[in-house]
Amino acid sequence: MARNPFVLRLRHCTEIGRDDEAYLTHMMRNTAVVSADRQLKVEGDQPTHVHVVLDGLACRYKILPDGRRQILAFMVPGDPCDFQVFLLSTMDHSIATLTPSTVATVSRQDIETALAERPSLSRAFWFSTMLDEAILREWLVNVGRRNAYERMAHLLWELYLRHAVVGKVGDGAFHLPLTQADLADALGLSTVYVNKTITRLRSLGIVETDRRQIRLLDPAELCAIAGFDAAYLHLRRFSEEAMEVFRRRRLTRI
Amino acid sequence: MARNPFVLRLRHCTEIGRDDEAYLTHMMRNTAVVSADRQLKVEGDQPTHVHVVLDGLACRYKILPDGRRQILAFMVPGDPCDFQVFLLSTMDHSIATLTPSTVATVSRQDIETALAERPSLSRAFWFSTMLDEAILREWLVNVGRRNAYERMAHLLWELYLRHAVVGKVGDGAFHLPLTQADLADALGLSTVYVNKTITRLRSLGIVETDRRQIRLLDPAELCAIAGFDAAYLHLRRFSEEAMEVFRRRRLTRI
DNA sequence: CGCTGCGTTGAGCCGACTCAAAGGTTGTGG
DNA sequence: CCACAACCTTTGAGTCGGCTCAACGCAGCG
Repeated sequence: MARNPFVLRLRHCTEIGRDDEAYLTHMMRNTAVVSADRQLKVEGDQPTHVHVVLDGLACRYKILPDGRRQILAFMVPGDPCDFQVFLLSTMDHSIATLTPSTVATVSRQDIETALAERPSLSRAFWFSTMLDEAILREWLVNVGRRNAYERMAHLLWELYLRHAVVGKVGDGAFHLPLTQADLADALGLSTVYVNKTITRLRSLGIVETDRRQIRLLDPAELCAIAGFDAAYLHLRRFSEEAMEVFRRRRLTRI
Repeated sequence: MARNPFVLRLRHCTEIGRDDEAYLTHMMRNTAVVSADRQLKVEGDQPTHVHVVLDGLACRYKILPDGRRQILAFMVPGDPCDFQVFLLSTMDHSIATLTPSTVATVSRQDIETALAERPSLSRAFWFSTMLDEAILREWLVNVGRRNAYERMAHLLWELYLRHAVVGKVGDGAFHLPLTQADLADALGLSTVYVNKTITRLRSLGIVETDRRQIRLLDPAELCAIAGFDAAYLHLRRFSEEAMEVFRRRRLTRI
């Protein structure tokens, strides 16, 4: 079992051979520990490097002139931040860490070498950006057409599955060190209302929060509230634990 | 001046030489006229072809089990529908025409040949999907953090610029045969409220609608309402007309 | 031990929604 | 070419989900 979360993540997309893995590991030799709320890329930048989150949590976001913020994506361990760097020369959004994180910095040159010399990696990288886009589409549905309660449930399920993919869940719980303001900006809600929504989920015994951990006490119910359909994550295989929840859900419904 | 809108669109992204153009024209020899409200791809499909809208209007959308619909993108003339077909084997959303359209159907094989043999086209295709993603991000900001009035203004400005890129505007006006229900589903609003928002824009003399045409009477004001920043469209050059509006806007503000 | 940021709760408000019904437009078939 | 049907737009009334403002509690940290 590979320890590198980036490899784990890509393995859910496509085949990554042993030599590809070695190549990736080498590519990401250059890692750094970054504190929370540190900007990795700023809107308007002309970036020269790609970052990969190995541990911690980062986000992609835009800020309007009057300060309103919309979070566009969360980057969990294993997620590359910005392959798009290669074609869109200036950043149209910013990227920042939300918690202390370990981040690998990969030079443009290294990526280009990989693209040129390793078709399997090239394929994996593109798959990865397509997946980002698929998640973004689901977020637009979430914010555009679901109410606060459904939105929250949907986001929690998504984050649960994405953590499961890289082996970062245990007994329905995972580490989620977001503030309620962060959740609000991801869901297009106000912080006050996020609080009320979470309080409701808690009082119904559906989730439990305990110092930066979140536990899904009734995953099937949460899944039902969200109207969650995992197809958009394009997972080739679920973690056993997530599978179990889906099975239970089906039984509940029939 | 190329007549193929796909070529015009790609030229705003990257260099397209004369032989590339010939190649693209050949690639899109297979065109069809499709009536309105025809599904080109359905969620769950395993598609084998890529479509390019040459004329008319199509959209990408998802429908929730209870019928709520979110439009994820409009495809104006020159827009490819789904290069992602190549990596995500099953569709996680649907694609349909909104008006009678001319659509080119390109086989997977043709695209793969282009990718393998023509690095410049390969680059252009990827740029194109990155641009889709950039627009999607801006839509998420729109729906998540702008009110109805701002949202509408922003969408109209975007559509105006995208039509300008392929030479489909004249005197501030362009053809926009959307129903108010379509606009509502793109903006995360109800049809009734879309109507009230448009009525307001009209009564303030900012836009004018006349049988499927929309004219920006006060583009500078519309731009200001939207808080529009065109960076996300990654245009290398604006159409002269759009440029003019930006110039005027700057003058207005200082 | 005090400061600062985060979470929680309540009151009141308003933007956007739903329901409902009356005009307009468009397209189609006789 | 007209008549009808289907769909789209417009308008009003009433409601509610989610917002803002404000205050307080709590925890972590210097």
